[in-house]
Amino acid sequence: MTPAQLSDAIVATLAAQVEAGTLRLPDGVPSEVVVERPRSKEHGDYATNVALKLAKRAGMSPRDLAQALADGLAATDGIERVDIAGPGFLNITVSAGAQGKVAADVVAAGTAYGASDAFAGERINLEFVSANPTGPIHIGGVRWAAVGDALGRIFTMTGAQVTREYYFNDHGGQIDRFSSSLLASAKGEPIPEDGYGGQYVDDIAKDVLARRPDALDLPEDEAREVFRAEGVDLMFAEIKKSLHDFGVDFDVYFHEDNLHTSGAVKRAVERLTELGNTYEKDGALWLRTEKYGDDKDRVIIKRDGEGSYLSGDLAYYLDKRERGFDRCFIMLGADHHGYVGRMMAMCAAFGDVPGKNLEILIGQMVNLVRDGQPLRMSKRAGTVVTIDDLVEAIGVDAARYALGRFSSDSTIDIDLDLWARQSSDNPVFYVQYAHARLASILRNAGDLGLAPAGDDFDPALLSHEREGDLLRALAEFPRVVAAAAQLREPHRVARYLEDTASSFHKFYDSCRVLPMGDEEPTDLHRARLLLVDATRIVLANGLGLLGVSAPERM
RNA sequence: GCCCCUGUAGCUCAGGGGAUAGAGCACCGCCCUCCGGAGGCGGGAGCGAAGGUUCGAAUCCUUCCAGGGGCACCA
Repeated sequence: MTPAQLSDAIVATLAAQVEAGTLRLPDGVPSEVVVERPRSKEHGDYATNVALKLAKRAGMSPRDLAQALADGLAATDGIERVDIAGPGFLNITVSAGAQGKVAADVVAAGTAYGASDAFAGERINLEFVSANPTGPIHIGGVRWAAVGDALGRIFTMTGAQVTREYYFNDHGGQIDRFSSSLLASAKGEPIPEDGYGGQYVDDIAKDVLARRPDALDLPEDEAREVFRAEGVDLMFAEIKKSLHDFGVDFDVYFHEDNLHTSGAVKRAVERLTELGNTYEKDGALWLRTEKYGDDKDRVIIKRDGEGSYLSGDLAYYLDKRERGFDRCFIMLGADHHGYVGRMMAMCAAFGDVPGKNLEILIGQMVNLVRDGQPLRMSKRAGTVVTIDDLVEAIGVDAARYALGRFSSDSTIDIDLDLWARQSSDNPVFYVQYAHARLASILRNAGDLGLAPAGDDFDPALLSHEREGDLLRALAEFPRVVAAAAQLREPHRVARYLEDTASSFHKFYDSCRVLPMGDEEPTDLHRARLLLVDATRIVLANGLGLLGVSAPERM
């Protein structure tokens, strides 16, 4: 009996009573009701506030409605007891048999356990990282590398068709400054005032020269073009590799240059003009974003005839929509939040629905801390903390978990000393350790020739309080994944894993799994082994959603 | 000036309107004859402030205070 099944049972009870004429619901029977795990054990295994919610509409007192529902529900298979508490909560106690069955369900589903159809049929485009190829990915971009990829995995688990996309910005002034910096470095000249500094610039310049030894003999303009093309190519390859090593691979790398050369910008501008959302002023073409809630209108074609940065975004958005994506996500750092207004206005100007067809997620800043001191970084001084630095300091698993376990809305400090530690202070080790411990029990069972319970599994054997707690935790997993998808909050999965690991340790502490000494194996041993297997699967699936490994041994 | 995020235990953070607000760490006291003690059990301590909506608010609304980040015909 899972919370979802319980919700269905309650809905069915409501429907039956409406059918029988003993209950009137003018707005109809809800399709699902809130079923939660009460904090206190005295309140049963599950509780619902449905009577409190529907009382007014039904024209009954909450407690009367609760009583009517309790009578109906008590007849449901798998429900042991229904109590009415407080203002009208229904506290439901599930029978051990119905509860224990979850273990078998998890094992049967295997790697698919946790999946749902919450986003079935949705085509989702996730654009994230999209760092300019003018340098390595720094710490700001890493947050979304971890969280965006996790969100993609979560959406996939909830039935969506996900495309990960990287907007590769190879057009405009920053690239020009990058190529000038490379050229200067190759010539041994000082980096230009507004250029890029740091070791990587010298490295890339050297690599360009290795590829094109003739570059410095070319006329200045041609040389700069060589450094631009080769430098961007090398930088981009490096970025891709860093991301790949981080466990993040994109389905589409979209080059901004394409938009300008293919006429996509022109087409997008024409579309907006047809819709009456552009006008000319001061020799530039403006988009009426203010009409759609932005602070002010924005230039899309500059006085010099070049498209503005926004023009690329317009064309890119239109392109995604034309490629059939119902939902386009863009994930940005807090320093970009000022774009949200114009991007949403742009979306509306196309006749789309902001917040649905286009969603912009803002992740707050990440600070790295070492020895209690924040690592201050400066791009100019070349003291940039990159994705590779982070991985080198704490490893991919810790990095992804550290970035993934906090709400994107909160600014986070990542303590490199803490996350590098192989101890229980470090949450990722707490969860991975639980997984390794589970794997170890299963290995030991294998050595004993003991297999988890199969078709003969009697769920009612798992009747210990700690077993019930653990089973209820396992039953939560699909809801946690669905909530993480709906709220775009992968950190919920991480927190859930920590709770579940804790439930497991508590279970393990008071429930002996394997036979002691030369004790004869019983059905209880085998039932518990099934529960161990189920728990291991849930932890592995959850870690997988975060892009973190689930080690068999540590 | 305007916009966004945040303010919960000593610290780092969870808490999608529900019952007695949680976890880890830190601190104090316990628990190993056998499955991984990287574990478990117990203890103290908290919702920035004031109003409002609600049967019910850490959660929703308003104002204020504090911290962080933004406000280009740059990309």
